[in-house]
Amino acid sequence: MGIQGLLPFLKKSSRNIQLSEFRGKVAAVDVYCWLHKGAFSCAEKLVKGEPTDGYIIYVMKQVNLLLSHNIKPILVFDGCHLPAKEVTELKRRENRVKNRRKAKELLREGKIKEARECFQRCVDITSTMAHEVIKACRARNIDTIVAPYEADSQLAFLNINGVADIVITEDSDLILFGCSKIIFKMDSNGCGVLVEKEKLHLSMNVPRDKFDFTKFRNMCILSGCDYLPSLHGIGLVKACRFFIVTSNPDVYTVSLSKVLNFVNM
DNA sequence: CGCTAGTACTCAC
DNA sequence: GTACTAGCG
Repeated sequence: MGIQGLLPFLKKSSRNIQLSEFRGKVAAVDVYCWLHKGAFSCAEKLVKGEPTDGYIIYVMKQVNLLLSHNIKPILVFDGCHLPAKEVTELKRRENRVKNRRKAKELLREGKIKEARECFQRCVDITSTMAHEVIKACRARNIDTIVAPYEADSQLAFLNINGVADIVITEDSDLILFGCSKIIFKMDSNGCGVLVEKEKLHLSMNVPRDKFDFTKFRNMCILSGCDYLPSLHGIGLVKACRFFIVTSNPDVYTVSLSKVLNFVNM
């Protein structure tokens, strides 16, 4: 789920871009996003276990788009699931099974269109699919990496250490992980939205020298994240107001009553 | 005004 | 994973 409403909140730190701006650069790609989008075109076949290369075609189309702009892609795949997210994973699996049953039912009733929607809702990106894409990349000399766990941190590592100039993803968590340049919403035309770390202070309405990345990260955590139950009535706007006035950047040592008092609750 | 929760969406013919 | 929005405090 990430941080609710983070991207809209960072509007002042974002701008629309075209891939041609990044000629000669290296891009670390969150392939899961492309796999998921690609799987939409062949959802029924995937769920039924019928052979299809629809998702491979889509991923390679996106890879070719980068290459056509002289951008070098590094495709990063997810590895193991984090034990901390096992509950989420179980819920998703349950949801897939439910939609799968419904899809088959609708199909028997001849409701093709409705069935298709259900099939799309229960596609699972398997490691077999990932491997098929890796094989296709190897054949074309495209770099691929399987992250130890989730791709997020691997993508951030590549960006922070200068291996990749930009990260391409749909996951706003990459901003919190400290990436310098991230492209969201990349489409088949090569358009997208760029969020830059250097511009984060603009969305928090503070001058550059007053901006503290740790404060920014803690502001996001205070607004609510996946790992803790969140404070009711505290979103990004109120969390931001609090961190602008507090000199203590550490959300853990600051007293909860101070927070509650500040936001008038 | 801002937060929450529910709904709809990603492809491509 | 995302965006949008009605409804409510």
